[in-house]
This record gives sequence, structure tokens and C-alpha cells, in this order.
Amino acid sequence: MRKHSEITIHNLAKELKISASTVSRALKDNVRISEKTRKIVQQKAIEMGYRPNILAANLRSKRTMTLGVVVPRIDRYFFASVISGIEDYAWTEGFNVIISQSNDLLIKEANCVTNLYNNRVDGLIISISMQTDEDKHLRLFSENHIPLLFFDRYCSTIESDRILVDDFDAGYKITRHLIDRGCKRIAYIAGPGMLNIYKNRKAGFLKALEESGVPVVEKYLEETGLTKEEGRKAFSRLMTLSDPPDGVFCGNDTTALSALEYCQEHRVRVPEDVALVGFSDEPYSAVVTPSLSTVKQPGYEIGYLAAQKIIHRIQNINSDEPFEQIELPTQLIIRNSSK
Amino acid sequence: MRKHSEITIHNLAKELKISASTVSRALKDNVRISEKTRKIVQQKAIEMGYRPNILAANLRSKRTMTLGVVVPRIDRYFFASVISGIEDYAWTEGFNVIISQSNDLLIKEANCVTNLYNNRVDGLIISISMQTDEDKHLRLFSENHIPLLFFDRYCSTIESDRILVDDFDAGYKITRHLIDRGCKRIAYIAGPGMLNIYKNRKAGFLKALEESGVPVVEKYLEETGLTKEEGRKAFSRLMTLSDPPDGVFCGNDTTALSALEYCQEHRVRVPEDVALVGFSDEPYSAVVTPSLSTVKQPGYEIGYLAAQKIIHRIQNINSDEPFEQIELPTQLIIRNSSK
DNA sequence: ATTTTATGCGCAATCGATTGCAAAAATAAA
DNA sequence: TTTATTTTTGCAATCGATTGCGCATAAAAT
Repeated sequence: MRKHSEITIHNLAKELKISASTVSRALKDNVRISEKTRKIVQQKAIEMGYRPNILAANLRSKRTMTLGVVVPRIDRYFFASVISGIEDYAWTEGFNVIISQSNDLLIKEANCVTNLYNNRVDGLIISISMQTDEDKHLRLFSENHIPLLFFDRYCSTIESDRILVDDFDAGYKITRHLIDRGCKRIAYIAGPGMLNIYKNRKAGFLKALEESGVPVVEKYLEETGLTKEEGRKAFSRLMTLSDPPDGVFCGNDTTALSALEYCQEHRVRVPEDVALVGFSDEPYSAVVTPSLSTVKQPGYEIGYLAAQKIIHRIQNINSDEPFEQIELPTQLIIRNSSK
Repeated sequence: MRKHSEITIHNLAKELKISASTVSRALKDNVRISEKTRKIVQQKAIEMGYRPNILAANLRSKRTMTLGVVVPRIDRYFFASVISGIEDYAWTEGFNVIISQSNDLLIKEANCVTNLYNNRVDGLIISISMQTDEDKHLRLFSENHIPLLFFDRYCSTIESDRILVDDFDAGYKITRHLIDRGCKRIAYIAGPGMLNIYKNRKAGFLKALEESGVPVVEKYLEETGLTKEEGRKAFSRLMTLSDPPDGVFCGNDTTALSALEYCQEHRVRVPEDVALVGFSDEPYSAVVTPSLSTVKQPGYEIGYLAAQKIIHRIQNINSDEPFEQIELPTQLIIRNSSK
């Protein structure tokens, strides 16, 4: 609560012996107010330390100039960089950004989304949780025609803008690379097949195998939550097979790193005995030994573009531009773990 | 803009042929409303899909249930984890969190702070930019008695709560460690001396040297912006001295990493020729080769505590509890770069 | 001098929820 | 049945900025 009583346009008006409407207009450089009055009002506003009450303006105008963002976790580099991109663009347009994290839990996600809805954010940018298999909470936005944009992980039952990376292509490129370097027994540690990104990566993976006539071996396919622990377990299962893989496509860098650690402990040579490729290009991936091959996703650009797109929608709310699905290219970075 | 016309308490009231006040009270379980009416109203509210307009409530109550957060960069792990902690606690108390980044620029910081002020956030949590050498923008909060809390980097000219890590102790511990392992020529790549955290680390550094009778050599003291490039340059200067240091305390892990890279390229052995210690425990520090000694700062805990503290202040705005400066302990993690 | 056209400004309603005060209704007491 | 008491509800103002409409006054045209 402000101790100093707020200075409002009414205070200014009284002080200047004019009406509040005139003050309001003068402050917004409305053409219907004379140059002279405008100057006087603006001068007085500065003098008295006037600060517009955005709440009141928002109530009246039914806009909040605020974007809601929901990500699984803020402290994962990919998401942090997406947010950074969102925030940077939003700022240039005068939008604020409210952040929430779902912790990859459906229920928390639903709560966050509902909360943001109730807070009247002008748009929602979201990457859904690993658990999300229903869309009721998201319909709150789509059905009320409040701009909604998915990035990376999306919900296919909801029509909306999406900014994705080309996961199919990425999966394909990775697998192709492993094949090209001579791997014969290629394994894949996947994330939850429920999420499109993992479905697509797997499809790319399978396509590459098929194309090269490499057989798909069921026991080389693991599905996990892509945590460090689960990754470790899955990789350990693979390596204790009688014919362990000589190339592993890990669903993210976290699992790839845990695989690397496993190899160091068990004196498995990387990439000689087994080649490893991760996904995301975490900050550590370039600097571990051996450095980790991976796929770089342009997080900052995704965020920047997402903010641009959604703010454009907000500002042209009544145009009926069709929804757009943008797929940004990924970059396969070949490092020592698969050289 | 919502397409469906909003459902307000007035709509509900009309529908139920009672007054809006009664509806308002019924929805908030006010004791002055009979059990019967309350049930009816709440039932109808659900039925009609009523969603309270938080803007209106905020305008009236002069609270926004929102915390503002300003950090130099969101995509730095330390800050991301602090934000994660803030968001987690804030959420349990029903607070939203608006994030802005200053990009370590004073002018952007001032803009962000002013914007958050105008948006009537109930409190501000900030870690100031490297450039910040004035406090006018921050006085907006402190002088209007809106809770303000610094973490990590603070502004000493402003009275307020602070959550810090014990930088003096950390600097001392690091230096002590280098001395104990036998380093004779110890260098320090510092951050801007304007910021207290760097001042304090340096004080700890000097204290340790003095205590052990190790002479302070001016040419071993570098001051930089702690970026990768500047760190590289500073380290290179140090290593091309006729008597290069055999132990370097780097202001953060970024510079430590660039030092490591320099060493690899110039065949300088770490830690045999020069021992390195960083600061922050970035995610990569544990996994580079050699793994990087560093100081772990409890980011998540700092954020969580900061949110607790500031929300407590917000909820007890009129109590006159004195400002508190909390210093959390750091943990020296000795890894291979200085073993 | 009179009519037309601009220009500058104010009135009052609006956005939706909250709340002090008073009135009405229901219940208890006399 | 009447009065006192308690419970329940409504009126109307408030939070602060915005805006459609209309009234003045001034300037331009006739």
C-alpha cells in the first residue's frame, strides 16, 4: 500500500482547475487538447510526480499489456533462454511477462493457466508439461479467443499458433550421422511418446534407419522421463545387453551426460565403443570430456519469435489470419562423443 | 479482448434477483450472508462460468498480489534458480511474479523498475546491474514504502532487506584453500569493484593472504566485467608475466572456464602449473575436464527465502520490523582444477 | 452582423469488485 | 401482540483512467 496518497488525474485537475478528462487527454497527447493546456498539464504532472495507475486504465480498456508464460522449469537452460527472448521482445512493445512453472505436473500447469486467465493476461505462451494429456485448461484461452501460442511441446488437439523446432528432421539427422560414422546397432532413449516432440524425433530416427536398411531392434528402444536417474538406468540396461549398442541417441543432454558418466565409470570408450548424441546443447555439452554431440535448438530465437507472433495477434485481435505452425531449423553439432 | 461478454457479479445478481453486494459477499464466504444464499450464488457462479475480474478487485483493494523481479539475465543459471525459488514460494501464497532483465545495463534496469512501480507490484526483488551506481529508480520503492529486497548484488545506499551470500567468507575460503595446497603466487580476476559482492570477495581474498603472510602482488589483481572474453584476456595477461601465478581465483565460473580453455590450448597443466577456482557452481563446472573447483551459492534457497521475506513484509506492511540482512553460507567445492 | 465551422473543454457514464452504513426481514423476548 | 434483537440484504460511493457526446467559445465564411 502506498503511504503517500496517490496522485491521480483528479488531483491534477483540481490543482489546475480543469477537468479530469482534459488532464487525461492532455497526458496522452490527444489532438483535441490545445498545445498550451497540454504543456501545462504535462509540466504539472511531472512536478507533482504523477504516475498513471495502470490498473485503472487496464480495467477500463480491458487489456493488461501482459503476457503469461508457462514452462516446465525456469532453471533449464533451454526454457530460460526462451524466456529471455520473450522478455526482450515483449519489453520493446511495452508488455510485461508473468512467468509460471508447471514442474512438469499437469495439475500445477492447469492451476497456472487458470490463474493467468483470471489475471486477464492478453496472451499465453506455453510449453506443456510431460504429463499433459488433456486440454481443458487450455480451452479456457482458445475458446475465449485469447491468443495462445505453444512452443516446443504442444497440444495437438488445440488449434493455435505453434513455434517448434523440426524434431523429425533433428531425429533424422542424428540417426543418419550415427549410421554414417559406422554405427550398426543404434539405440534410442526416448522421452514420453505422448508428447509430439518425442514422437517426431522417433519418427525421424526410424526413417533414417529404414532408409539405410538398418534393422529396428525393439530392445534398443527405451522410453523414459529423461531425468538423470532414468537415463542412467536405461543406458545401463542397454549396455548390459549381450550385444550392446554402438551408437545411442539420447533424448536430451541430461541423459547423454548420465550415459557419459556411466561410460567413464565402466571404462567404456566414447566414441570408440559407443557413440553418444544428446539433444538441446546445454551449456555444459561443449565442455564435458569428451564433448557431447547434440542438436542445438535456438531457444532465444524461439522466445523472441513467439513474443512477436503473439503480440501481433493481440494487436490484431479481430483479423482472421489463420493459425501458423513455424518450424525452426535445428543444428546438428558433432563433437567428440560421436566423431 | 474476451469475445464472450464477461460474466460479472452484476450479471449473477440480476439472474438471481439479488444485489451485487450480496453476490460479492457470498462468493467470498462472508459470514454476513446466510448459508442458503451463499450456496445458491456459488452454484450459479459455477453454472455461468463466472471468473472474478482480478483487475477490478486490485483497483479497489490497491493490491496486485504481484511481485516484480529484476535480474541481470534470466538465462544465467544462478538467476534462473533464484527465480525458480521465488516463483515456487510466491505461488503457494497466491502471488504472481513479473520478471524483467536489465541485461546489466543501468538504463534498462531503471526502466524496468519504473515500469514495475507503475504496474503497482506489491514488492520488488532485485539484483542490481553491474553498472548500477545510482539509486534514484530504487528510491521510488523505498521512499514510498513498498517492500524492496535485494539479493546477491545490492545497493548499499538504500535501507532494505537483503539476502546475500557470505562473499567475504567465500573469498577467504577459496584463497585459504589455494594457499593450503601450496600456491605461492595467487592471482585474482575480480568483477567490478563497485559492487559489494566483489568488494567483499576481494576483502576475503586479501585477508587470507595477509593472514598467511603471502604478499599481495598488484600485478596479480585484475578487474574485469567477468565475461568470457574479458576473462580470457585477463588470464592471458597473467599467464604471460615473467612469473605467472600458480593459483588463480576467478570471479565466476565463466572466466574460470575461459582460463581452462586457455590452458588447454597453451598446454598449461591444471592444477599442476596453475590451480583454478571459479565462483557460482554453474551446471557445467562439475563436468568439465578437469572439473572446476568453485563456490556453490544456494540460488533456489535464496529465491525461496527472498519471496518468503518480502511477502511477509507485504502482509505486515504496517509493522515496523527492522530491515534484515541475511547472509547464507556458501560451500567451497574442491574439484580437480585445484586438487 | 449573422451563420457556419473548428476548436477546446467538461459532464457523466463506464470498467467490475468491494464495503460502510442503513434498511429490511427474521427471530427472540417481553 | 408489541418491542427488542439479531441476521440478512441492498444502496451507493469508491478505486482511477477513459471516452462518447454535447456545450461553449473562437475563428472563418457569408
